[in-house]
Amino acid sequence: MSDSKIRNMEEFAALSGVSRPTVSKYFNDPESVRASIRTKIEAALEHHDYRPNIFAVNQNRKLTKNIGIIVPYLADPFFAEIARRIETLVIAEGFRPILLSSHGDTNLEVSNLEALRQIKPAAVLLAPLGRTSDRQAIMDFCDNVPTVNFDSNIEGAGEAFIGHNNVQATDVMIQYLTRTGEPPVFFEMRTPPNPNAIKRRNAYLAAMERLGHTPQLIQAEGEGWNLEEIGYETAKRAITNKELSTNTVFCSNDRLAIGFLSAAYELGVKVGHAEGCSLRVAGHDNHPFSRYTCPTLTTISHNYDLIATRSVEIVMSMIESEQRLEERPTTLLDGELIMRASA
Amino acid sequence: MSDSKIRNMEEFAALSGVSRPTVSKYFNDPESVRASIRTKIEAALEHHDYRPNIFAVNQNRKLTKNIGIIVPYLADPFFAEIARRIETLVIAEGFRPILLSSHGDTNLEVSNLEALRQIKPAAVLLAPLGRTSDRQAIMDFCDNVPTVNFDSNIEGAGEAFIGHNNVQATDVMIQYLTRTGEPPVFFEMRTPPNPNAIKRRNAYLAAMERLGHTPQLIQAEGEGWNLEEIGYETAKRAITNKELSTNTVFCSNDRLAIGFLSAAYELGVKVGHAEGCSLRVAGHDNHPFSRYTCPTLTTISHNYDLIATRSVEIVMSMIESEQRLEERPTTLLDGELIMRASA
DNA sequence: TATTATTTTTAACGCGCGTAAAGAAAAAAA
DNA sequence: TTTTTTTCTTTACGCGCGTTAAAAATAATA
Repeated sequence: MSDSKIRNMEEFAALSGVSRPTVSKYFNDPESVRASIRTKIEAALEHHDYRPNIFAVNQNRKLTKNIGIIVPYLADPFFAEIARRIETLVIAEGFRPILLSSHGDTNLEVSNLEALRQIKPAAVLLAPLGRTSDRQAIMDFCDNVPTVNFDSNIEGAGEAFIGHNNVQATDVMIQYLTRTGEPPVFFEMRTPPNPNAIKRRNAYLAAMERLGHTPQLIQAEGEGWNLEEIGYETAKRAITNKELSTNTVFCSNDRLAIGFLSAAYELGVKVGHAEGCSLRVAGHDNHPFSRYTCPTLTTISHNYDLIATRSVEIVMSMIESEQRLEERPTTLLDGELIMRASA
Repeated sequence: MSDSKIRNMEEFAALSGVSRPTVSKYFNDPESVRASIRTKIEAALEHHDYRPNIFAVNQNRKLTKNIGIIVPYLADPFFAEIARRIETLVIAEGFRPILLSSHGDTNLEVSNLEALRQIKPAAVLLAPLGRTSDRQAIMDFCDNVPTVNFDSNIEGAGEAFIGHNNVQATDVMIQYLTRTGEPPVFFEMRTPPNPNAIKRRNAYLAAMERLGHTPQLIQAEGEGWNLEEIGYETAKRAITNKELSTNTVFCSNDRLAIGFLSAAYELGVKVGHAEGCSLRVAGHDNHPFSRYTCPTLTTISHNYDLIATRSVEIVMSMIESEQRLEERPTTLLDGELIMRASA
């Protein structure tokens, strides 16, 4: 590797003995040039460590090789984990992921969209805030940039939606809980940031009715994304005041459940499905930490890998076909019951 | 807001009644043009929604308004939380954060560095993998891009280092544990990915010697970043085989401690400083979830806010002064004892 | 009002690369 | 070998903006 600095493609082309337009062609698609030429260029590359200026390249292309990823809250391990997998897949496809977090803030979400639009990404994977999203801003964005919506469904936004089958998942858990003990109380936020929570609430109510049980909602009052704390405080109150009408609690998501377990532990309430336990607690999401709670959390798994894989698959097919999808296919991934110690 | 699409600065300048170079000047620093001109431009901006093409702008600048942030593993809530704060501060300073995660992978770390170099960032905040980093690649990078190294110290890399005072923090915890009960066993990985762990091990050994106690290291064998699992497995073995020489365990970090608590719970070992508990467990980092473990985790807090604030402060001063620092100032932030239920 | 200092306009070049057209060269087919 | 097809080279323009130098306009000062 010679240390001679190459300023631009012109210089590099001269060094490799190939014309600049051909070199340009090579960098856009190595297969598009003759093997003999390719060899020359790649030989030169080994000696001179040149790569095209990314800004100049992107300025002259309608679309870049960038793929934007927006998640609502990256400090939530659920989204961190999904983002990690999506990034890995995107890189494997030869694109460059640009990961942005909205940090739970509507304005930041909008400015993330604007930032991405400027970058002219080939496509965007968007997990919106949900209830607090600026719907109009998102729709505008999706008109201009091919987008796949995942996790939180903003009706009509993007070319496709990949999300959880909240109804199926909720049903499975309720079935399991009722078959193994008392029917569950539903533990959630009154105004959850994420629309999945609303779907889960409704699914709970419907399932309980169908099964002939009386539903009970315990609704936490907090706002924002500090879910463990909200779950903890509300659980402490609910347990202390004996608000629970049954000995079984189904939490709208694992982070609330983690807060619940913490409160129960502190109050000396033994949680679990085993003999001698006075309370059963289940969650929803298969949060990365749910495997290590005390007791380990029975929950519904939403396959991280699958949601990432499917989202990227659809994005790639959109990019290849170079056209928008006429319909808006909706993929709802089934959840899987993860039986652990807590319920 | 008229919907007339503006193609470039030329058109926008014409519409606002100001010359293009002056408009260019305005976008680089609004204060640099006369108030009357500024008013004209801003009036036009309200009607026409134009912003300079980011690629064209960056092509012609030596340095962009981008600030790179690289963390070793974004799915770790510790780094997610720090990244979140750094991003917020960077945005407040009027820069654009570019967050990249190395996902625990040496090659990805190197290609993240290369990606950032292409983007000509004003500066970079780098939390390296540590032991598995490609030291040479990092040093090369730091020669070309003004970088601040944080969390894991790569000796000589970057213009400054901001990290934890592992010695102080470890000492404080050992003092606390020995004053309130038996001296601790140290629970860690044999080959930890992060160099802080080595510092903590050595600090433990030194402190124990100084205090006249016999040290004991319980070393987990795993590799990688799945720390809870590694902690869980090793703790299960250690407890079952009665390997612990005292009733107190000091974990090298909170994620190992979370695994440890999970194992202890499963084995029916009561953890806590209270009457009737047979084991005390302490951690290190004040992980976002340590507040919700069962029992809540006694740990050493490393102030997230401070590490983010200091790192960004130094980066900003580097950018403003437009010169590299002659020394390499090292800031070690003291940890603070967080007394909770586990020890 | 005249003078000086500051800012803006005009005109023009450059950044590094995408891309198009026409002719030359190489490879494939006849 | 000749003809056809494919690929490459040469030449040249354009992308949108940063930046500079000289001339013009404006503001501040005397």
